[in-house]
Amino acid sequence: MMGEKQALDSFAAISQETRLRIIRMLVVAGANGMAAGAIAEQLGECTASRLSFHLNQLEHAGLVESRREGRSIIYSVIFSALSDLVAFLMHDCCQGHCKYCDRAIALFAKCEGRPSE
Amino acid sequence: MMGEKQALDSFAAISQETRLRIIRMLVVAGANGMAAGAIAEQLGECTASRLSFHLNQLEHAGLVESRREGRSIIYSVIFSALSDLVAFLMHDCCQGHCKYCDRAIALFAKCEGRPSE
DNA sequence: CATTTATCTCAATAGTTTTTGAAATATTTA
DNA sequence: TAAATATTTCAAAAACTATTGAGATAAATG
Repeated sequence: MMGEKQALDSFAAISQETRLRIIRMLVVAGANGMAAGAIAEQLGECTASRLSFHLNQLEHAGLVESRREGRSIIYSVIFSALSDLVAFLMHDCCQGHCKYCDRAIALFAKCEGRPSE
Repeated sequence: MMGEKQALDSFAAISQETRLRIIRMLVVAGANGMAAGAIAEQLGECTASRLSFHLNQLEHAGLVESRREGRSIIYSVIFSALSDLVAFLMHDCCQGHCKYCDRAIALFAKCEGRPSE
């Protein structure tokens, strides 16, 4: 379950231009993820150390995870963290009786970065 | 439609403890909203000027709106801004083919702070 | 094993945001 | 209209976040 501290860290992480772009890029990339170098290339001007700093912030916030593959480090978004974040924000929307929000939150909980289900 | 700049401002606005609490309080309050004084009371220790600063940040980010009623100023959350924000974050989730995210986003778009529909 | 490629860490600097308290404004009540 | 209530504005200080560049680490290739 998402707590206030984790939600604050997550929102702080995505309230920075470079990091928001990375998250949206990784949402599109889905479960395969992207190597740090491929992210840097798609971002355009972004030094290696700066990118590393931002990826580290995203990872510490619990929004992305990484794995090594040869010389590269592959980053991917944690979909359940995104949907928990949305649920935390909209909690008790409309006194907890709004059918739209309840269903929307339930649907997000099912999305785990599936390619096209 | 939500752009990157507006999304960044919105996420920055809700990545601060006091402001995140205010937004969640206003999500529960729904369309009626709450007077600044009532928000301060429910928050506990929070000077008037500090609360005013935070409400101002939320309003500038386009997440809340205010109206005067007698001596009080009533704040309420703009539900469409929240649902647009979620849609911006999850855009093209799973290459735009994930049935869960698409439906969840469509449902959020319908929620406008209705009490219990 | 030396080199190259991919990425990370660290310390210094630059930039931005938050808090505080005092004074200002708008509205109602006596 | 004076006093009380509700909220905002402003400037200074404190706290926090981002960028840079130089050097470190880890894995593959010659």
